[in-house]
Amino acid sequence: MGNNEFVSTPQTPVNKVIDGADPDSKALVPMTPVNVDALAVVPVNPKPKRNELSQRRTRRPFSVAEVEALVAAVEELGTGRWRDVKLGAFENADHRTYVDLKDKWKTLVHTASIAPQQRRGEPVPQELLDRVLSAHSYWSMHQSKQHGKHPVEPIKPVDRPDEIVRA
DNA sequence: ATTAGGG
DNA sequence: CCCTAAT
Repeated sequence: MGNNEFVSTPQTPVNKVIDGADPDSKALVPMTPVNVDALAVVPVNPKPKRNELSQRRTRRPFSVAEVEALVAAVEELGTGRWRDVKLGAFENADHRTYVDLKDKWKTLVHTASIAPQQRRGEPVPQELLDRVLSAHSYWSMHQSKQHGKHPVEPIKPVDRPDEIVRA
């Protein structure tokens, strides 16, 4: 959808310019010539920004099940296609936007890097945190070059993250 | 509309 | 979670 919506006002057939330089002008203040057409089209809906009035979304801690889905999705799609991760694993989770998923991955990588004692909320299974770090390092190297128009790539086995190295 | 990172 | 510069 286009975010640039405009509204056009009826064109002025005769007076295209309102000139204040009129000798017979009774204007108290000199008026600079102004082109009416320039004001004919004014942008409406500048940008539905979020002012300090709008309330921010209520917090919604990710469940372990959600983390599992997120990790699985990133393991095969990488960390540069949150749109696809959203569509592929959170299709019907209206409160989870692809930005939310991207943010969650960021916190997960951090969580996996700190001591269990400083983590908060329902503990995330170490097994998942291991996969997070594994996928994180994996996709750090295989920086997918161009984001060509892929129809949600058919998962290439060779591109999947390696299992945790534990001899 | 998405991506990518800092706030 | 939010904000937003770049794409």
